[in-house]
Amino acid sequence: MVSDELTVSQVARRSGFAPSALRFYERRGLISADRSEGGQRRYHRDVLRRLAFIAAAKHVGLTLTEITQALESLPQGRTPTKADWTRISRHWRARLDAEIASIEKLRDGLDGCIGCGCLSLQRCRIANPDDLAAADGSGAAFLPQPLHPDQHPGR
Amino acid sequence: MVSDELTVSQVARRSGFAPSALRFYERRGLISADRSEGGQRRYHRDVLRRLAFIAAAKHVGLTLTEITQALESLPQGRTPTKADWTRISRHWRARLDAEIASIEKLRDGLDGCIGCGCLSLQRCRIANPDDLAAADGSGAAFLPQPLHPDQHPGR
DNA sequence: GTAGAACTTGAAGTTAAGTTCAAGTCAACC
DNA sequence: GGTTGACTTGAACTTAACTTCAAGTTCTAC
Repeated sequence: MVSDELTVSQVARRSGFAPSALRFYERRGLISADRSEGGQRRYHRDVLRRLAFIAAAKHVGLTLTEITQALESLPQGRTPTKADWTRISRHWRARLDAEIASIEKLRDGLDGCIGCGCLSLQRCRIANPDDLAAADGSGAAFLPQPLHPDQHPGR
Repeated sequence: MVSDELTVSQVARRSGFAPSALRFYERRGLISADRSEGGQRRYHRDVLRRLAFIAAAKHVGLTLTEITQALESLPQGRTPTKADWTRISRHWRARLDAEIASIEKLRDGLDGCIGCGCLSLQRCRIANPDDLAAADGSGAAFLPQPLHPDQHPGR
């Protein structure tokens, strides 16, 4: 086999992704592969770069959908340039900053609650959406937003 | 109906939880309800306190399983005391602090990458687990851990 | 005493990001 | 040329936290 043709298990070992994940990413259009005569996948070395990008993006907390969009937004949908990488990295940084700010706000609200003397659940405003809050239908609306508004249909 | 007996829709409105969520929480043992003659749910006002607690815990990012445990660990499994609330709040605060620290670490790593001159995906160590890394099977192992190692079986 | 809103149940569906499985095919080496 | 390990596919399963649905019952107000 030509050294530029990597098998599934080789890519899996070098990228850290499970073979099943690689097939899944292929179905999702994140990566691609040629085929051998017998129909087995043969990856170009390039795929390792893409997978590295995907790994980094996942660490930052992007969803596969977002990663797909980021990859599709690249010049020819191909190897990112230095400018691309800089731009994307800065975007990620902003995201992380926003996330930190959000959690800090929540933490500070909790701190206020701990220190404010209303430690009883009966009176604490963070814990107890009482009748005043309920009267206008706001319920626990004064609470900070969830850390990670997830995509589950419910919530 | 006695004013202490709340219907599903009343609790839903005052707590901010959907009726389906209330039934779900009941199945999970987080809340409970009496029944009317005809078999309909009649909640005690106490449930609003519990739901407020649940809402706050969810905002902090606890899973329902963790919330269940927190509620079960209470004195008689009943109304939390001032000491309970203080202890639990502090625990939450520590959690938030840890989460912030984790994201900051990731952000700082990303910053180093942006500034370090290896902005090409071909050379950047964050983006490209190259052959050196691959040789020992570490792949992208030097990357920070995911922000929120979720419970999905895969990953 | 009846219309209509609110309620009941269990089962199945949803989303993300994969994994696991079964049954069969390919590749490589001796 | 045969054995063994690597690979193929599609379908079904996983987890969390609910929602949606269908088909039927209860409550309340007029």
